[in-house]
Amino acid sequence: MIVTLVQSALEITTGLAALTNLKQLAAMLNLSQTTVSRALNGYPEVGEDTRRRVMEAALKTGYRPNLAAKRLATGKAASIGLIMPVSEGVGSDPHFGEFLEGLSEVAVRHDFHFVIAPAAPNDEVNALRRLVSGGSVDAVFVAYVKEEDARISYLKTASIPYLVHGRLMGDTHDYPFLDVDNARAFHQATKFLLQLGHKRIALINGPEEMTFAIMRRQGLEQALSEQGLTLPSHYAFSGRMTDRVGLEAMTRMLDMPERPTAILCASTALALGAVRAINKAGLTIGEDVSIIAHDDVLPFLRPENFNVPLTTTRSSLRAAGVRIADRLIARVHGGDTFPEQELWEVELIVRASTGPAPVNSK
Amino acid sequence: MIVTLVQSALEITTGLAALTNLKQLAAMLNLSQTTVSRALNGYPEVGEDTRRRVMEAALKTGYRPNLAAKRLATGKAASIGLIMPVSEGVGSDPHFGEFLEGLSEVAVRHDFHFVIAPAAPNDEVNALRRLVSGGSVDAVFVAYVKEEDARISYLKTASIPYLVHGRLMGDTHDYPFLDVDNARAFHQATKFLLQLGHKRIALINGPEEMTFAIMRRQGLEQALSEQGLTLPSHYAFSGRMTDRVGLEAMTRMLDMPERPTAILCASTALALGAVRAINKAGLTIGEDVSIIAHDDVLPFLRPENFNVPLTTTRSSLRAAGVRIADRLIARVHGGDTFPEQELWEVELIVRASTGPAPVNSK
DNA sequence: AGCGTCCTTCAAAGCGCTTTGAGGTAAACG
DNA sequence: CGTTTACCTCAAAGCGCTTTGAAGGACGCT
Repeated sequence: MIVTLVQSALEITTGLAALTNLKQLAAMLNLSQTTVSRALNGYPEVGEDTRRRVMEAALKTGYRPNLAAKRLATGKAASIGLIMPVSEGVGSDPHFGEFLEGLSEVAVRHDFHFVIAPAAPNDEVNALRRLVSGGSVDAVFVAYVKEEDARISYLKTASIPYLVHGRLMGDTHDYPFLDVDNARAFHQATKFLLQLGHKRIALINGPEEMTFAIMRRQGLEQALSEQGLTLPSHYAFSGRMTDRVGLEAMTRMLDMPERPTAILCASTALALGAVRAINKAGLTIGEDVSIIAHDDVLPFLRPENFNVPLTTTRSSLRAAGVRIADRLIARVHGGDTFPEQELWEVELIVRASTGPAPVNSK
Repeated sequence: MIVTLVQSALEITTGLAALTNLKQLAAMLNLSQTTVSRALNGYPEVGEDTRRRVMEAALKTGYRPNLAAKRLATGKAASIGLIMPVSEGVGSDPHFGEFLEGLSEVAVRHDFHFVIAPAAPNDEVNALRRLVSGGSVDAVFVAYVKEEDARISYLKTASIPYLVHGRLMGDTHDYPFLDVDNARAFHQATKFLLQLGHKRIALINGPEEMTFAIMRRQGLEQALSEQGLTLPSHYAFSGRMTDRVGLEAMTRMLDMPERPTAILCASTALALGAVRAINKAGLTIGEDVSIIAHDDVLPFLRPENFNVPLTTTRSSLRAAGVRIADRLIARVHGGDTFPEQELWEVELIVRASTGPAPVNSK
């Protein structure tokens, strides 16, 4: 009943009934489904005039192929799958959004879409399995790599193109990935602070089950140890990359009898909180306390817009998204000429939030 | 070749070849596809022991049904479609992420996933058309409603469950929507400022092709006109809801010979920029300049964490996402008992960023 | 024994598309 | 005039699943 109403509504506007499938289109044109399909998909064995006729009719009737059927027949679906981590009650992660934006920028050009399967943290592998063997995606990628990540071992056995954003610990990698040299980034940043005379350097890190966080910490510790220093445990915080975590960590540290003179933050979101704590304590950033943050180039947490512009290690998450989509789509199309593994260098950008270590600090 | 390798790898770990389809499973169990399908999907006409056998085998072999095939056969796919606006080179929108997070929270419980079609602004209707008639989604929703939104008129004719987040201008609505009473929110906020004695009230709005922005402006203007006041055009800014836009607008206004004493911001992101401009000018928020922002409850732009906690009109975007997913999924499952149209009230939460109008301001 | 009933299972059709293998026609060739 | 060559078109099979309509078997009843 409803269908009828809808159809007639369409008839009124277009002068034609809405065509729901190939068969109808073929019937209407007095052609076989084969020919119509071929005409539509640009195969050469169709006469030019026939093709034109078909194309026109398709346009006129607003015919659009059923993707599920297409998928079933060809095994391809012009879609990339990804798992979206969902923790009940926890706010959205701006890093995820920014990354997705990068992916989309490429996807839209290739007419790819995404199938996003939300999954609870403990169910990610299963969700991935379902996604992959469900057969509605041509490729997948995983991000937020953890130590001993079961998703990667699964993907190695699954016969679907995939790409890892980030990587496992260690030096040998037998899977395709794109990562940022996190260890090097924080190593450099720390070295820079050491050169400025800082000795008490603290870390506000991301969640330390993630390899990127571990690597950042290692970079920091490595640089410290080169000067015979270490990272005391009360100078090491880790947690979700939100301003609140940054605020709390920094507040705690400022209350310490020997507070740090320099802080490394794993994200500008963390830095936002840290900066607030420092301001609230009446201290001056870049003088009393220096701060360096890793900058994923989130659009509204620009380090240059902070009251005191932030020294950062920069690597655009969006750019990574673009690259990953490029590689993945190329793989799907069969013409993959990209290297399997990429490690991006990070830029250290010095702004006003870093200065020489204060001569005598609490 | 590759397939073989993969299969044998799986055989090693599971002791069984990976089963790719129902047919194989059925063959292995010496049952018909019918019976296996029914056992798996919980139909009553299957013997208890048979069902157990089937279930076990499915588990053991890691069989997972092909979603495309299922979709083709049933017309259902446990998925919600949405269009993601993508403008080349523009950063990600945290509002989108937060909303998606709300959707996901519900989706994950119902084993729904999303099909996200990225689309350029001028191609949204087409993308939506493809998405809908592509047949890989059970329901769609649209957000960021514009005046004369072609997507809505299209959806009215398409026979697929849908829901609009936001709504068109005007009072008559023949489509299901969920909206926040934006006009009322800004009306209230303005009234509050007027009661505090403010006369020069400015607006930093979202993009004014969006109806939510128009409605907010109208709410403001309405309240002003009730006191015989108007909104001068040099007090009205609009643009993407980023801190940069807020910063620039506010900077401009502070340079005016008669600067506003109170500002309404359409988002805490805009407010972030505005606050920076005010601070930079050495003025005090809540004294020299009052500020009220609309708060979508973005996790790291919490108004209470601003240096001067922000007075806001609050309405959680995430909660809207949850509700929309609930309604949409219920619709798909056929048991929709929700009202067609919902208008949510907004809370005005007074914090420290608003105070009496300064006696004499520049 | 014969019959109806219930329980369990099945073969086959169909969802909308692609693709294979074959056929049919007209032009070009010997 | 028969045959090759191109060119265009088609019928039918198949992708992996659900679902209809029918049937086989066990059981209890008269």
